[in-house]
Amino acid sequence: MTTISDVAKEANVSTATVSRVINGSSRINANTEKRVLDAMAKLNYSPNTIARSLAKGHNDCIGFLLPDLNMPFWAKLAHEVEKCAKSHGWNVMISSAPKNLDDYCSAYNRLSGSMVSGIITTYIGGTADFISESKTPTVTISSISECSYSVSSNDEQGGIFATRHLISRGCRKIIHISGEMLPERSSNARTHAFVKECERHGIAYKLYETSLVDQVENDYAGVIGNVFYENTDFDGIFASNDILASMCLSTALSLGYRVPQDIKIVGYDDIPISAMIYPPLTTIRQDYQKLSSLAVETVLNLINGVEVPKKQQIPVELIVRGTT
Amino acid sequence: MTTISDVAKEANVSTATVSRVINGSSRINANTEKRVLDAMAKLNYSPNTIARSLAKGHNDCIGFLLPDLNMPFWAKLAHEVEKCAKSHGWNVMISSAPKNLDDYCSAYNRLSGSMVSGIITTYIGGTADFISESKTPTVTISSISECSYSVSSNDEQGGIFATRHLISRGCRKIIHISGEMLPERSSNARTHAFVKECERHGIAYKLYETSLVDQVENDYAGVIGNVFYENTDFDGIFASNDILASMCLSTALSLGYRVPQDIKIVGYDDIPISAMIYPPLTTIRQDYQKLSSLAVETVLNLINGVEVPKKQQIPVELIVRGTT
DNA sequence: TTGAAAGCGCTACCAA
DNA sequence: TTGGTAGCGCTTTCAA
Repeated sequence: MTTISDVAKEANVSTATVSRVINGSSRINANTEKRVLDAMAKLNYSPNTIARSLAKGHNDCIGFLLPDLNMPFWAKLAHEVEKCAKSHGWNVMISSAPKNLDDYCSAYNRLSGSMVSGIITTYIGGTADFISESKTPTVTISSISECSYSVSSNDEQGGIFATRHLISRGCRKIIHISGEMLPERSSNARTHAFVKECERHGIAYKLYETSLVDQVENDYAGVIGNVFYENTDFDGIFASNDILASMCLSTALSLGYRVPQDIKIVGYDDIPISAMIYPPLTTIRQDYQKLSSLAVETVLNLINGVEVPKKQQIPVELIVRGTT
Repeated sequence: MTTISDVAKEANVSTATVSRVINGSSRINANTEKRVLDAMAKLNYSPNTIARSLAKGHNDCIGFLLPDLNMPFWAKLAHEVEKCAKSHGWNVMISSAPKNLDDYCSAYNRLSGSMVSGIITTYIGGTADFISESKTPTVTISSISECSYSVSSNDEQGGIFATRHLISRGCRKIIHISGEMLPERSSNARTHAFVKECERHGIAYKLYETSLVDQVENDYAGVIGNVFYENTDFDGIFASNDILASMCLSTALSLGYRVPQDIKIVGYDDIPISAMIYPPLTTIRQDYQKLSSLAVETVLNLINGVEVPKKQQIPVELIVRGTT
């Protein structure tokens, strides 16, 4: 491995000088600079990031700890977070957060152990204490916990939009399928809003909830199977995410229902595939770009000691497509 | 920030001793150990990962550089790579690789600058030289370049399976839509196999290729639009990935074609949603688990100086579902 | 404009 | 079983 002192020797200067040309920190004799540059090229030198951030006591990297890359919502968010961070001159390290508490903590600590200057993370139950005690600036996405700065969509608004839309399209018995209703998840508000709206309008409804199999996999298929097995008289589904909604759609079609004539479906998230299936999914769009830029800017502000609001929420949008 | 010497002071021992209890390296007096542990707890100490790996000259982390997290294929692969690495006691840092060469290089160098001990990456044109010159053990996925150790699916086999299946189902004019045919991509073999099989069987065919808009976004919709605009007499589509295939499916349905009666469709990859749409997609399944475990084990071997084959290929599988 | 040298927080070797 | 201490590769004063 070529080090800075190899380069220094080669160029006949001190390591300090090499460091200066690397960082462009101060005026340097054009001649010296050229010698250093040549030496670097000749030795195919690239600086050791780790040593550098140790010395600086700081690095230009934030961590993104997400629940599951297989969920398009998070994958897309990661994509946007990375794009946004990069536009601010920062890098991001993505890491999956195990769903069990201990592993989550160690994943978090790995990152916070000077690997990154700030962390954007999802919230999982029980982490409140250690996130709030962490010395690494942290913002949570889609959590309503008070343990940290948070950024989320307006899930109540989303729930209201979806429900009212279904009702306005003539639905009289609506089924809602939620993800796991973990405490402190902002998405729970979707369900609450749904219930409230149905009751306000005197619409019949039924609630289903997916759960985690072995604390890892979602049992979507099982729950959807039950929905269609136990009910024959419903005319609307509000699913808490688009994967769930797509699976409802394909189950409905395969059972001979017509969508949207017999059953109308509204999803949530507006992931890329929602527009690619047939009929394309009516859904509640979360503003990925805004969500991630807000999260990124918030950590960055936190890192720089800038005051930021503790809780930030952004609006959602109803996207009407073919399933309603 | 609490450092190891704060802990040492608190526990009245040397930093060396603290380091020992952290790493469990050698016999330690039970009493001393307890004092250290207590001090660590009291000060809420967690070791600085960066300093540690600088000192060790090594870390338990591999990097995964992928083209785009929005592509389910890569997201799923990342998920599996992470799972597999973890089972070997290694962590993985995921980072998106920009599609332009310079940015790609700097992303690669960021990681290889001691951030990680090894790298798994996709291959993009022009990187051959610097990957082969890199001192960081690197394995590429789905590349046929000679510049590094590579792991990929048997894309020729996949192309053959897909084409023969379509033919055996009675297709007489088949359209193939490929991704971008970048040089050194193993996926190009799918197209070549398709052409060869069609010609061998005397089947009419036509080739379409997607391209990158502004070197960033895929122009899938445009190409698919053309396919259906320019052709009315085809009865089969072989798409080079499942996203493409799903979009073909929904376009076909929206134009009134019946699938599979009028048009049969075969995709590639078997990403999660392929089974969730209706009709569910017939596709070529890549063995994600095998692909990622092979990649992980290969870098790990490389890191440990163990001899490994330069090129490894694993079989694919035809998954027959509703679109054929 | 440049160099010498003191750290950054940790590990690991050599002594005790 | 423990402590002292010399690095790991880099940045950043302080002097020259």
